[in-house]
Amino acid sequence: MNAPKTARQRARAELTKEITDAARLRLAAEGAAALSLRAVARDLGMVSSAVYRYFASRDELLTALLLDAYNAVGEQAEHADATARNDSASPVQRWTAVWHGVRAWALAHQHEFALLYGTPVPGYAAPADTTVAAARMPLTLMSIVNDTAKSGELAQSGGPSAAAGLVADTVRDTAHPDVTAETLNRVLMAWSQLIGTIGFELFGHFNGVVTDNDAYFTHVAHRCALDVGLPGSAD
Amino acid sequence: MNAPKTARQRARAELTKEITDAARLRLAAEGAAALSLRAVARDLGMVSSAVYRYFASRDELLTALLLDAYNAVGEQAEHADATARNDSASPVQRWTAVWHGVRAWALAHQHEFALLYGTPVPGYAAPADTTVAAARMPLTLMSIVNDTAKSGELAQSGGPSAAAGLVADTVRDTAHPDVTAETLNRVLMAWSQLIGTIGFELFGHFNGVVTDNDAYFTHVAHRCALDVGLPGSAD
DNA sequence: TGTACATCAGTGAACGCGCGTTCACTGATGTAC
DNA sequence: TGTACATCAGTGAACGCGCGTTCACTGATGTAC
Repeated sequence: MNAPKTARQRARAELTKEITDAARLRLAAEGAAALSLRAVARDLGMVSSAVYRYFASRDELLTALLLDAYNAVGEQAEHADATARNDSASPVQRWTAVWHGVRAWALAHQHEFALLYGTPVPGYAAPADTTVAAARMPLTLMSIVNDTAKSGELAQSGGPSAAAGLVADTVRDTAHPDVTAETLNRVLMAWSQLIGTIGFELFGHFNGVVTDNDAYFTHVAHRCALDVGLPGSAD
Repeated sequence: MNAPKTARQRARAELTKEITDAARLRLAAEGAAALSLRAVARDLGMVSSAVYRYFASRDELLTALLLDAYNAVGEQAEHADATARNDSASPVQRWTAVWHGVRAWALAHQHEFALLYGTPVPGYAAPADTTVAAARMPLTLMSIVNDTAKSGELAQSGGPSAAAGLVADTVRDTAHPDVTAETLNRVLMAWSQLIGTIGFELFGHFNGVVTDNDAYFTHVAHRCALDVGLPGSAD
């Protein structure tokens, strides 16, 4: 099943890829709302009805792009972390490496970022099986916290502590036992802070507010690492 | 200029309002992407070309809605704060009151929230004069911090301190002199955390992750208040 | 190895839809003398 | 107060566009005997 046998099967796999690639280009150029099957078909020099041999509807094509994009950010996050670990980086360094990896991806794929984290496409409901792909990025952040907890270096956050039941059990189960409910809460906050900060930058809310987006983002990444309890230089 | 004289002027003002109201309903029902001049005209029982007597284009109508929506959140935030102040609430209580006010507005006006903070409408560029309206909500948060600084109760955040130049001077100028660069940075982080948290809830990213959105939000609001340096009960 | 049939990819035309915007028009409202 | 002209609101038809999706078709590829 991994290696298609017949020429037909090979051609089908290739064309499916060509279609999603062309669709991704359209998406990058004009955004998800403007993505049309007809435009994609035109770009490939085929007739619009031919695309229906490969995708049953526009929504199915969108789903493919959505999945690809989630996996792309996830991979970027995992790769950034792996590289940092190879350099035997500190937890804070791993954390900021992932943050910068995600932001770099977002800046390079603005419309894909918007597809994932912006306004949901009207009339389109993402199927449930996208959640696995969607989870890769936040799970990378979680793994850094888990590793730190394992080595006993995780700082406990002061102040109010989150109630235990706030977070779903399936999420709780991804955390090391030493990770408190409040730390888990902090990881969630950091996750939405990461996406929220990038979103504000891309969607223009920081125009005239933040003068240096690079420096601001770096600072926020660092702050969140400390808030979560990762040990690191005080500066 | 405040009171239109002629019947024509009165009718014009009324119809302009009726059009934006109808458009707001459409927006609420179907989202900004699906908002069309023709649909709005239909809802009002007028012919589509008649709308052009009031708005020069679809974009102009969108701008009106955008401005209204920014002012609506801003008002909600200011109102929530004013009520809290009347009850002589603590800074933390004022802060969380504003947060809940903004979230309540967002839950009641999901598509308007998406219009403001979600993916920018393709091909549409918001005019510069929306920034005043857009600033009302974050400035309400800022005012709580300023009041606290004025009374000398603002806690200084530990850890790394933000560079002074990260934030635009126009923003810096809205802060009390005692507010440090790092606190200002924390306010910005809280602002994007507020919107990011609501966005994650509305756009479904917390599905299967956060079990109780109310409680989670309340906790995040509280946490951010403390992170910013507002004095409050440790729990 | 060769033939007969089934499967599938791609074509081209068509259906039906809704959109933004323009334009020449009618008729009512407002204004100047 | 009354008349003559200018302004403006709303009409209805039209232009030109692009979209998603369906359908009957041709011709090539694959399969079974």
